[in-house]
Amino acid sequence: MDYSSWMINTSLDLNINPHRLHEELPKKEVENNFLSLNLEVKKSSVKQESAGALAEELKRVSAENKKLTEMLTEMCENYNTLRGNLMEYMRKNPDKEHSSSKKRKSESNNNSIPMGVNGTSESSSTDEESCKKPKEDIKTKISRVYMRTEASDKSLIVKDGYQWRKYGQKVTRDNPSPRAYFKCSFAPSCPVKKKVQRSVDDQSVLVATYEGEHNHPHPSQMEVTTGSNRCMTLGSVPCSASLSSSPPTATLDWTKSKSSSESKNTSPKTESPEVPQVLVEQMATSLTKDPNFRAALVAAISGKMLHNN
DNA sequence: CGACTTTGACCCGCGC
DNA sequence: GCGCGGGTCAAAGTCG
Ligand SMILES: [Zn+2]
Repeated sequence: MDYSSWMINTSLDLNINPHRLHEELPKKEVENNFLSLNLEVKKSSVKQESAGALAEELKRVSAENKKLTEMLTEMCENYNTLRGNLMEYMRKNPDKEHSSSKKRKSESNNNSIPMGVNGTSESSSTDEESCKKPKEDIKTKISRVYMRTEASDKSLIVKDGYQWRKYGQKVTRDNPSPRAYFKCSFAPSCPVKKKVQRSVDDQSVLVATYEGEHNHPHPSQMEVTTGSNRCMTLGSVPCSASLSSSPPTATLDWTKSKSSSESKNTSPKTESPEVPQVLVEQMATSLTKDPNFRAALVAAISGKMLHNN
């Protein structure tokens, strides 16, 4: 509950400012407040030496930042893989201790995700609504997905990797934004449908409701399966994870799937900021809103840093 | 020309 | 039965 009191508010907002007014500032990687204390101490030196020291510190900070970025990415990949495995496991033996009966309560408190990234970070909460009615077998897995999108104000999103055909749009009561109905059109016999509507309070949150399971492989991204790829189920999707308290949620972002996810910066300066910076920004912003994951991340990072030093 | 979007009509369950 | 609200159909339009 009161995580904010004891939470070590370490500099998880690495160089991310919630107000992203300065996206181009070249000193972006400097304001990593991990080592800003050390920087602040030695400001009484002569200018030249200070400049040299600053350059050195900047180099170190950049390396640190890069390391953190890689760690974050790897951790997110691991988390998503683990979550996929868990979902697979829970799907295979559903009779096993379905002790998650105390979920479904805090579904409404964390809907207003306070962050403003122009990317589309998505937060899925695949809950099996199989106990809906005593009707016929409702084996259409209904998974609700909260994806965040600020830029696409007008057109509802369809870009989640699959191929959708819109077949309807209705204005619903108690929500000014319309609801769009999509159907998977990649395979002619794929029964997956999808409803997309903006959230009531947060107009920048799109609530997509997937219904059914695809009976065909994923349309795009079949190019990276040449081995040496350890996240096999996710392909090369840049993703971030945020595990909330009660419902299993994850926020990942696959709208910019194969957009130069590598960009190895061999030079210690200039840091190759654009693409990975944006990704890290999204990931970190979606991560930092969650206390549990934040604590875990803090523990992991501090442990790793101690081990490295 | 084919695939997709748009958009009003239609359908259907539910409450009164 | 009737109105209402949500889901789907399909004719017409649009795009590449
Ligand atoms: Zn499909």
